[in-house]
Amino acid sequence: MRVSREQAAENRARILEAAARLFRERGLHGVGVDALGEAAGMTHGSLYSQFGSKEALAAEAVALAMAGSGGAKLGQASPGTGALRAFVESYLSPRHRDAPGTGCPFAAMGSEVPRQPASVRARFTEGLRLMAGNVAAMLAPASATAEEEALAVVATMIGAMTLARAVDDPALSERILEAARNRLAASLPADA
Amino acid sequence: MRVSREQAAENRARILEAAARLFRERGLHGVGVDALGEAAGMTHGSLYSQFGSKEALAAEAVALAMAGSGGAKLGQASPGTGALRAFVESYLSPRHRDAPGTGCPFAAMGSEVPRQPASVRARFTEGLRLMAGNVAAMLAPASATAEEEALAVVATMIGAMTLARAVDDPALSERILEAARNRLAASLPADA
DNA sequence: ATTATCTATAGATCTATAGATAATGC
DNA sequence: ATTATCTATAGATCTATAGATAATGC
Repeated sequence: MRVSREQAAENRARILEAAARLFRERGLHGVGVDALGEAAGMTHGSLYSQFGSKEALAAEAVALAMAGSGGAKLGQASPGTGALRAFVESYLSPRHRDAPGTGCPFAAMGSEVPRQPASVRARFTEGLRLMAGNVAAMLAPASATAEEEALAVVATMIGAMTLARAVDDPALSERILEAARNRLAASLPADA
Repeated sequence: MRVSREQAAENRARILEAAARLFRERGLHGVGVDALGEAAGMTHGSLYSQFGSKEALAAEAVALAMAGSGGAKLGQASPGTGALRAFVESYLSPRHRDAPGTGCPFAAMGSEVPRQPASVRARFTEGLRLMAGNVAAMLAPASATAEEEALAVVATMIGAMTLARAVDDPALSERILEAARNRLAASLPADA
């Protein structure tokens, strides 16, 4: 049964939303096309009509997840308003740790990325550039060292969240987040 | 055909060596028991004789990978000899980035760990405790803040390596490693 | 007698495609 | 006429197990 052009576009968006969440919750390799279709209320055959392959769907879902992350939204804030500090605190929170499906794609899928097809890796790389660029802009606009500092800040955040989710001891998980928060708070400008 | 007790122990060790490498190269979810058996020169049926399940094999393989990593070996060095700085430089090198099969298990599989069974997560947690403890011991023996500093250092290292392997642009990959190296070099004691 | 290994297979799951269906959009 | 969706299925792969084989170790 065919649906309206409008309905098809809605279905496509619903598939991507579900995929962006499921891939972060279960990993890129841990979700099959049947689960993706079911989560969007369709059969997996429809996914192939809409996207042609799991790879193409994954690339779009990663792009969507990246665009909706806090690192991308940071670009809308103004320097000198403490927005970077707020972002770091939010990123390194238990709330973020316990909600991987709506959180940072790198923390959720980072170690799977090197084994992904080129189209998927490209979306991750694009997302990292945007996030690091936004952090750099909050540190010191147009500074030569800001880019390098931003990359180190982002690496610390993503590494800490990956570890905080990996360990099976809640107390250790909290200490990892706290250690990263303290380290970054000490190194960032007061109004960043 | 049965083999000697000695030969069986050798076979077991060979399976674990192959598994420790393959899991890091392809991910815990990306290697099947058939590939593990073949890499060790056996059929997959033998793996079930030796380990009982893929999970049990994975737990032992992760423990082996952790024990052989630089973070575990750091425990043999003496504080004040620059061993920590040397470890950080080695960890954040292109050589390490380009050899995931023999490198840090967290950088290779970190984002898969939250979805692993308890026995596997336990081995990862144990490995992280050892690594962070060794780093703390090199920073300041028996210091209250050393543990926290060590966790931040380790998070930065693992996050940077994860990102350096994820991105598809070699120049960006180098800048990530360099940013983490510079950041850590500036924050570590001169003789650590 | 024990047991490490192999053979064969079960049953589930995975990606993908071919062809039918039926409503849309011209 | 076009096309979004569904049904059915192919072919591969995955984890696991049952039972046979044959050499070891008592």
